[in-house]
Amino acid sequence: MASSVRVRFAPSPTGFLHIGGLRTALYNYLFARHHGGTFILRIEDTDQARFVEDAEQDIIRSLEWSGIRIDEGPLHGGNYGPYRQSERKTFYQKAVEKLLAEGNAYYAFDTQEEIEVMRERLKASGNPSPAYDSITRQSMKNSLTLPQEEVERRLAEREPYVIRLKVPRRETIQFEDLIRGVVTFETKGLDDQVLLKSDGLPTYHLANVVDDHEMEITHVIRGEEWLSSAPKHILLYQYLGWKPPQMAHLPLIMSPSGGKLSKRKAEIEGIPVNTRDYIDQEYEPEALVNFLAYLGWSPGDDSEIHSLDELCQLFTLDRVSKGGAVFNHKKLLWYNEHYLREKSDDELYTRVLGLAAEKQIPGFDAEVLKNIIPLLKERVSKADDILEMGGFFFSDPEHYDAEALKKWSDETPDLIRAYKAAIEPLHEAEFSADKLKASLEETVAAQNVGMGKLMMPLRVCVSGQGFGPDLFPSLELLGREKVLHRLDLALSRLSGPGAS
RNA sequence: GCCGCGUUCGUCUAGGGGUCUAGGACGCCUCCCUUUCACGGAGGUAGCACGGGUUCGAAUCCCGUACGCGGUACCA
Repeated sequence: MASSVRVRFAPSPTGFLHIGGLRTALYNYLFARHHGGTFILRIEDTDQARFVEDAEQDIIRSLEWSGIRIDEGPLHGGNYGPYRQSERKTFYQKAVEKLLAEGNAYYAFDTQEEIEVMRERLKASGNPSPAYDSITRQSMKNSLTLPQEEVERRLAEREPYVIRLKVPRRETIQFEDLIRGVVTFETKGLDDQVLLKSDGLPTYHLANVVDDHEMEITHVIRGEEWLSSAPKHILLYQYLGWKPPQMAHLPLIMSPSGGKLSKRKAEIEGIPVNTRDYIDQEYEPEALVNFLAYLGWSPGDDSEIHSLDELCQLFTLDRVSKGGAVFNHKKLLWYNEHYLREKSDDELYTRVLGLAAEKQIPGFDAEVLKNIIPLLKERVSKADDILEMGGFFFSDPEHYDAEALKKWSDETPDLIRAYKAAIEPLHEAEFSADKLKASLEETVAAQNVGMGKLMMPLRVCVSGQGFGPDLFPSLELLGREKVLHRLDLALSRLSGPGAS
């Protein structure tokens, strides 16, 4: 191969890493690995107003948690640094000088207010989306309209200015997107994009093009929200005399209610939106990765489960779909359950033990936890559910699930009492699942009722819930004393006149 | 509004002119297993946005319409 693949994930450090950002990173990573290429992290910190101090760290941690290994980046070294845009100003300056010298960019001195006035004026005369473009720039204050001396005077007096791209009036820009095919734009629809802001920092468009070129990026794989600005980038490559990289614009991840999965929408719909949330909520990284990979891509066969390594093998851009993909939380949970069950009891025990320490579980006992892991692993969605569902192993139930109590009838208390009488004579050592089950069978036979009449109420008395781990092993684990106590407790709470 | 992109079961998708009476997965429903809760297993439910072409033949190609989404900032 003439030149090896180099791709980058280029987030802005404006907050926690968004789940959509993680998928973009993942696709870049899979593509790089598939081709034996290089995966680069570049921090696009050109917006000082939105800069968040800890964001970079969160991004890196989130990627690491997901299993994505960074080959080059601010903390990972590489021969194309620095990897933060705020540290690359000279590159941008050089590019701007060339654009200026060749008449493809110009100084603009208009204040925000003046631009606003222009927009209002144009709106009033029927232009719904006024832009600073090849037409309107003629009536603004810039190096195209001002006399040379005045431009120099303003610059000498350090008047604030921006550098704008001089977009040609009538040109057709075409490029081939690896996912969408040929995309065509007319330059008349483009505005004279600001390239260098008055604070001296570049905008995304300039920085992106310059860095992708300097870092020898071969493929730009990014979200569809960038498709509309791609022609501006093509123009820049052209003016700078550079060969543009291949482009691939990914379909967006959508909210179940429609529209881009924004922080706000996701919160309303109960979908965690930051990778951080998934880490904190004890999701399995393999599950998130597998799920995200399939959100907008598929290998083309009927397979659903793949490790990160397998995904690297399978991933190709031509199998990425074009339409937006709605985030399906239940499917994620399904993936999570799958990977959870693949974990060994020991590994889970260690994980959940750590969690329990943070959560302050009343009556917590590590030995008990160890015993209940195998009982609960098969019936929870997430690792931390184990503590929730198994909470009754540590302390008496506080209340009884209303749904489960629907099966509670007038004869239930007597059945419970009968069962209690049957197991009370058992010694602690005899308090085994087998014996407890046998006792229950005898009890229902003697009372001439079905087993179900007793099992569910028993479960409720002991755990407060209508669902949960296998009943008899649970009773055994709980032990004689606690079981008898809880039966009494439930009887007094549920069979009295004020029972609920 | 304008520009761009998109549209196969509720959702993620397979499908790239005949093999599609459209396949898989999640969800949901039923049954089996379990006289419990689950896991697991077996079934079922449900879809080519619409209208025109092209063609012997269209989910697949073309055009239009509708709808959705993105962009339209000195934010990325």
